[in-house]
Amino acid sequence: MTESRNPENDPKSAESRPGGSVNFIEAIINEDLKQGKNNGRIHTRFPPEPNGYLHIGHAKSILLNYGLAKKYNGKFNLRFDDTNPIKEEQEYVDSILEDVKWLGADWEDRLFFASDFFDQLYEWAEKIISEGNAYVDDQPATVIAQQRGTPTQPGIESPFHDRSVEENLDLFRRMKAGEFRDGEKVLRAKIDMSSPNMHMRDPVMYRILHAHHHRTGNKWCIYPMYDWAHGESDYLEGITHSICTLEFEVHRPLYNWFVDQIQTDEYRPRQIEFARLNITYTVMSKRKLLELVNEKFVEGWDDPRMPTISGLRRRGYTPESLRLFAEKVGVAKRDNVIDVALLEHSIREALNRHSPRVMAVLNPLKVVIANYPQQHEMITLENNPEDPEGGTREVPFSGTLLIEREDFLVDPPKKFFRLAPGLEVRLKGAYIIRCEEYKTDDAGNVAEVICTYDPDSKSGGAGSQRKVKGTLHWVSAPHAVDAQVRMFDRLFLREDPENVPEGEDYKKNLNPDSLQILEGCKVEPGLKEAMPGEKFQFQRLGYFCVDKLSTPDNLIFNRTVPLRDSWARSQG
RNA sequence: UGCCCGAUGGUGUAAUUGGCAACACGUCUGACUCUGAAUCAGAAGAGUCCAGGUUCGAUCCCUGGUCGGGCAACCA
Repeated sequence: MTESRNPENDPKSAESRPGGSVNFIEAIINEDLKQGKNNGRIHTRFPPEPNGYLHIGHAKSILLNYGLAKKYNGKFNLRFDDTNPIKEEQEYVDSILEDVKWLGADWEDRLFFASDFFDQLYEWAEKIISEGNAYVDDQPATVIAQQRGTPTQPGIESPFHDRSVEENLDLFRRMKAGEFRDGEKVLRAKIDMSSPNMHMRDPVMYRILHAHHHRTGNKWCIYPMYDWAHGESDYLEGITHSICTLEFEVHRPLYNWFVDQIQTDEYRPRQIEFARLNITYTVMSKRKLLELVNEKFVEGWDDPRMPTISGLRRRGYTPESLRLFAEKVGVAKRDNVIDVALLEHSIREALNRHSPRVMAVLNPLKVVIANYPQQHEMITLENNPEDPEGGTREVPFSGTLLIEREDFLVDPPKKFFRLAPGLEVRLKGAYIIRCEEYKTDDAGNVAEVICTYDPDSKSGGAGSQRKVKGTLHWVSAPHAVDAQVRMFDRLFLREDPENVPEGEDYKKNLNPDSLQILEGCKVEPGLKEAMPGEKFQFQRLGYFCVDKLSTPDNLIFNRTVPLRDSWARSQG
């Protein structure tokens, strides 16, 4: 069984989609290959703008682009689209590099920046001007916007539309030389002001920005616009399939127009658009995520409640889990909203096979075993029943234990397979105990449960065959180690947090209880040495990982995801 | 009133020379279980947005609608 769980030969892995079907992008690539385009070369890229942290939607794109390159024996580039120095920062470059690497997408030696191509872009711009296909416009942005018309009305040509090539060249060179102030002039492509496609109405190619660029410093005071820089960067890198999201669909004619201006041989990059990822109970726009960070609704970009890659990593998600998720989600052009349960299923699937099982009690209740004679003994426990090579460990057992508070009920409902007066349960890996009586404190809360144990029932022992309905996790009170445990819930109360009445804000849907910090949790002693990032299954509770702020003297665990719990579900 | 996309169970995705709809998640049963997990077995749930047309036959092709999304930064 365990062999077939290996992702490589697991027939259920999305690697083998039903019927060997391909998504629409693969269909396009297959067709391109059949037609012999680009000498059969496949080359993709991921082109983030370094103006924020990457989120799981980007992860889908990265995995898609990298996966395609792998599948077709092609190459994958990482390119920063850094054409707007005002919004872009080195911090974001660093985080993106870390995230892409962590996901396992390997760009080898092909890390690029659009700013690497500024000189070439400038040269091409002069060429386009020389050919009469671009001009310098002296009008302010507001006027240009006005002249652009609306989707239903054609635009009108700028009074500077027909400047001579010589004058355009001169002005453009002086723009570059820094003779003008920000916004004083722009370079525009000369296409068609009456095009039904707004993007073809003489789009801006360069604007003047006397700003410091995170890479080129003060070398430039004119910066290329996205449309102008993007396709040309693809061209320079030899990208064959330039995959982006749906909102760029209307940009494609412009992408092609720009490529037309500089293409010199058969090779040509092709833009393909797919629908971005959306997930229930979360928001997925950089702007909104930035807002949550800036306005302190979360503790930072890597807050475990954030759908950012760094947040998911800190939460305990693994690259494999995200890969599984991306495969299940698929690729298409229709708008979609993925049930967050699919994400949770993916991380459980990944963690179930890899994470060692340990015992931890989140909300301790004292259990005294009245007839237990010894001080303590060591119990041998399996580290991972899913992994035959997982090995075993020793855990102390004593006459004073701690169990989960919710595992004891004075007056249990039917089918409650846990502890209650007169009932028996097995302590995982140890003995069967029976609840004889319990004590309450002044407030009437249960303070202590008194049990007796059956010495013959020890796991693995001769009399261990006896069956009881329930099995509880536990820790030995004198040996247990303290820990803080952070429980995360969905960040938003609504499945569709952005769906709000006119004038209201999505932040109104924030879940006030998305973070619950539990102090005084007790974990088995071996966990004291757990290192940040380590992942465990706390038996019967869920998957947890050691937070980056955790130390041996101040253990902090993050709950990645709870185990499925059909009992809880049946109880409503 | 323009242009561009899209529409298949609750949610995603598939059905690739047109042959009465498959897989995953979720849901519900049951088995097994020293994790009420995992695993295993099974069930319910769509007749493919609508109307025409082509065809022996349409999720697939054509026409016309309807609904949803996108497009008017010197953002990407």
